[in-house]
Amino acid sequence: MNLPIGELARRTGVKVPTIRFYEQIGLIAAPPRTEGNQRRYGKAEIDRLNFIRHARELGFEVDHIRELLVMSQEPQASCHQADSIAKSHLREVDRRIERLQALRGELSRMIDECGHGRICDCRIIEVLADHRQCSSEHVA
Amino acid sequence: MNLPIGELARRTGVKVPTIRFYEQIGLIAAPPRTEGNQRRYGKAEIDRLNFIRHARELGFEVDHIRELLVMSQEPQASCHQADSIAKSHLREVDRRIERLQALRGELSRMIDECGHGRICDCRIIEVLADHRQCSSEHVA
DNA sequence: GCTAGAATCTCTAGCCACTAGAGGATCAAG
DNA sequence: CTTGATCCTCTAGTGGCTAGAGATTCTAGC
Repeated sequence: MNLPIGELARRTGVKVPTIRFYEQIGLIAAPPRTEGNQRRYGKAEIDRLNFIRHARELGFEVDHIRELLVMSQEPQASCHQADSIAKSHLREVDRRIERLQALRGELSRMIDECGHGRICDCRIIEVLADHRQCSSEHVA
Repeated sequence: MNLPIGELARRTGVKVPTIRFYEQIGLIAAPPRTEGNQRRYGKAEIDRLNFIRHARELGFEVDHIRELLVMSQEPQASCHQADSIAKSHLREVDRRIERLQALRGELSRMIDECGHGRICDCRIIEVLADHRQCSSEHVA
């Protein structure tokens, strides 16, 4: 267990520059270096990076991950805070789904109504423009 | 019709700095100025900004909006391209909804299973950590 | 004409979470 | 001892804005 950064990346699915970035923003600690100044990691970093990756995949923000990481280090503390972070994130996800679904509806209505003819008859452009007329004066 | 930027902002719901930003990236043209170097807008800019705002609200990227704007200026052209932009955007929205719903499922499962006890029993932390044990050795 | 305050101007920098690339050093295998 | 993969630091870019400094201009009332 004295992994160079590339090996850590391979084992955690977090890219090399991202690992260095996480070190820079203090999400992971600066590891020991070789004589030639290269980073070497141990088992703890694999766990920590996996934790971070999972949380990121679930859409948690870095600041929330920071808190979750602190908590995970205090196994005897109450998990109330973790619960509340997760719940507020769930609400946020719900809001996003709702907005995307409304948007989806509008988009697909637009597309359905498009007659595949000229721009001036196109519902897509029309919806975006809100009020746009297709006067026959422009017709060749 | 010789609107200062603030009035244009009020009428379109696009914020003043955002209007200047759109000018900078070439989404709208640089308008004429007063002697004192202040921007003055006409009706066309209201329409164009409304178009842009609607498209942004529907989640279209600026580059796509650029194309849609060009199309909207050519009323006799085929709307095939607008259709395909909208359709690919719809697919993208569908993908996002799908991902968010999977994520939502995982999150709410996590939260449901949280016993609201100690961190070491907490499903939330556990799921993130993937493999973490709550050994009684740590218990006070 | 004068003044006050709102609105405008330009410019730089910051947000989030990375990603890309330059230019050079180090490592491991043969 | 060489080769080629990996590593290093540093800067800058992504998208779509947003914030703030510090200066100027506009407009309404007197």
